[in-house]
Amino acid sequence: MNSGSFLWQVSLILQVINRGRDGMMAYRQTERVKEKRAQKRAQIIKAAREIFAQKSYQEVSIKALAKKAKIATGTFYLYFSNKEALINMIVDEMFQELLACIKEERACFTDSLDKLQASMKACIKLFVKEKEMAKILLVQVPGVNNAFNAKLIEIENEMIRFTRNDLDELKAQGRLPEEDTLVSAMAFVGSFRQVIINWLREGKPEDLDKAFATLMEYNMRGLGQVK
Amino acid sequence: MNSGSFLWQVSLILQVINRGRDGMMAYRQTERVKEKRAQKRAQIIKAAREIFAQKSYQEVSIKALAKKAKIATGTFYLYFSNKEALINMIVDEMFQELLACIKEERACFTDSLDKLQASMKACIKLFVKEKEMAKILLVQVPGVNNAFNAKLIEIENEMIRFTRNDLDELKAQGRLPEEDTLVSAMAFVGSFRQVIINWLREGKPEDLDKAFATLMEYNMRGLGQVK
DNA sequence: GTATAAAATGAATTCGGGTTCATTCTTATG
DNA sequence: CATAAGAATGAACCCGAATTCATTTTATAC
Repeated sequence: MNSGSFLWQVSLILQVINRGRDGMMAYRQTERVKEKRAQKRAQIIKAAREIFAQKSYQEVSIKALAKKAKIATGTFYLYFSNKEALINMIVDEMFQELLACIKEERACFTDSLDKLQASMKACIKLFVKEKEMAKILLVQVPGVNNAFNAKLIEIENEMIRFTRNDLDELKAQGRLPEEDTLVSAMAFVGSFRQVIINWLREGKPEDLDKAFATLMEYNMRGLGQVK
Repeated sequence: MNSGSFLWQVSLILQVINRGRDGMMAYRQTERVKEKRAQKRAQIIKAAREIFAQKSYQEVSIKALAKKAKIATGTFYLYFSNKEALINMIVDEMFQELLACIKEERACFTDSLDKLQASMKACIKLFVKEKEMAKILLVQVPGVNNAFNAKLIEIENEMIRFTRNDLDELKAQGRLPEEDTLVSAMAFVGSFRQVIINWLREGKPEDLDKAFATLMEYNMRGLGQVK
């Protein structure tokens, strides 16, 4: 490599000095590129959501994901540190979205029972709208690994906790019989979960909205007469 | 390899002739060995059940399993064709056991409602007795892979189908209001599933038997007045 | 247009775990 | 006791998938 001409060396030195002076570089910051990068990142996430809704975590290879996102395998690692980071991000985002939906829907009511019903309605509404998300959260992701699975379990337990809170309030108002609200909350959440999952897996209750009504009646009766 | 002495060759030939004559071999059949083999097989299954109750399918390596079973890794393959065959066998066995339990318990009753209750009681009873089995069936195995997962889903759906049958009978007897029995069956099964899983995962309803009673009341109310 | 740095590429590398296999150990036969 | 076959062993092999990296492409600054 005969790159040692005097002029070349001088230009290099000058450049270094220049950079040292004001941190200038030949290609810095961006704008259009920044935009492009964000777009590509979104592209990857979109592809990932699609593919993870169909196959389980370990069945999805980075190669396949990259292909779907129309990038090279190596490119993936320019946007995410690794495969697990990606799924983590996706699930976190989804969870946040779910919580936001529930909160929003609940804000419309003051009565505990109404709020409880609003929570479940929010879930159903979101899952119907974003079937992909539902499949990932409820059907696919559980098969990742014990460590990661904990997050999913956390979400489920959070739902139970919320529900129990509502039930406790109702109980305090004397609108629920003396029962273990923990068990009731689990029954409540579990019944919804089961119907939603079956709907996702084999489209069994064809009309989820109608099933929702049936389910809510079932649970209202189950809770005991709540006025 | 100078194994061509005349005498050696003759002995070899005689041996072959001998075998050809009456199928005699130096070491055939067994009895004590047969027993020993069966024992070792059971040893492997026992270790597998223990380890699969704690870790998910892919988190369990044959090496680790072999270690737990106190055998060499290669030995595993003298008893099972591969890892998947093992887990398949285990799950199949468990499912059979579960079905047998339910059938037995149901046989004690003639009334549909009693039978329905007996089914769930049988499940709970078995899962309490064989917590290991419950963990594998309900908590761990879902994370194997899509193809295998189908079996687990089949089990769950089978439970729903049974339940629905009972509900349809009750409905025919005019003991249930006009409701979608599919949704009711899912709610029924789902509520039990949720409670059992939480109990397995974090021992949350400490007393599962007591929770069972609460849960059954919840669902009886949920179904509507069944006489 | 040239030089340079970021972005993208995909073949090569790594790694972990399932499976195999040459070897050693055990058991039964004569 | 010698022989040979089955049982057991665990190191070696293999394969697939995650991750890396040398190289190429694209974008910017002058």
